[in-house]
Amino acid sequence: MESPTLDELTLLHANVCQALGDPKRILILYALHEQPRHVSLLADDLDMPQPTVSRHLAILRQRALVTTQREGTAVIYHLADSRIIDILNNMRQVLRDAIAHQTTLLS
Amino acid sequence: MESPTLDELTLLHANVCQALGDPKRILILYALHEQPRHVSLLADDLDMPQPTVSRHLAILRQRALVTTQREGTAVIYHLADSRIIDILNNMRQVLRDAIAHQTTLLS
DNA sequence: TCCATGTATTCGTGTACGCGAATACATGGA
DNA sequence: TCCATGTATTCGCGTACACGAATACATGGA
Repeated sequence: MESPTLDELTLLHANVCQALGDPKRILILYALHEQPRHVSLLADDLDMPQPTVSRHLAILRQRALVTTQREGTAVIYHLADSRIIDILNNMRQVLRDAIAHQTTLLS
Repeated sequence: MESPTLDELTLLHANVCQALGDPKRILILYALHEQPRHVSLLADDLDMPQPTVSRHLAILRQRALVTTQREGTAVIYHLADSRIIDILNNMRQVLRDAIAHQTTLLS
């Protein structure tokens, strides 16, 4: 097999992963999956300052992980693809298994 | 439903995602899935300096994404869990679909 | 038009990351 | 023990990210 290349898709792939690499953004994605919400409500529900939430949402939107829809002055954010949650859940499961295995080794 | 919390698991989750958020590490993971390898060989195959590969591997090992096995002076690195590749592939597919959808909108 | 609500951006700062180059460390064989 | 091979770490640097606070911008109603 030929040597893998650092192509455009891999760069985008890393960008998306990097966007997931912040705990607050993970919480935001789970929250939006549970229910689309506008920025302030999300900030309230997650107990984060509104500018913080807005910045994180901008990053997620730039990476096409969320979409927006205006509703008056409010902007409703939606999860772009529910498979993202499946992926996150799968990662969590792998992580849990790794932790379980690690503690098994220690016992 | 109660408000999500920034718990330990979410932090670990973000750590793992962050580890995936580098294109070279993604290539390393795919390469190790294809075939476990020792550091220098990996460096040769991926055309990266040995210290660079070693540092990336240290990060992946710390996050429990790869495991090691000594073989003389060499250290063989293995993918810790092949489900990681499934996850990466799923992300790639979501990403491809997003790109396809985007170009559709532009046409 | 003016104001209220909701959202996005800027500024300054501290922290974390990735890199190349050089070097230290570890293992096994002569 | 000394050397060769293979791996990990340190150093210095530049860049990118996240944050709080303050502020600018956008939309719709009075």
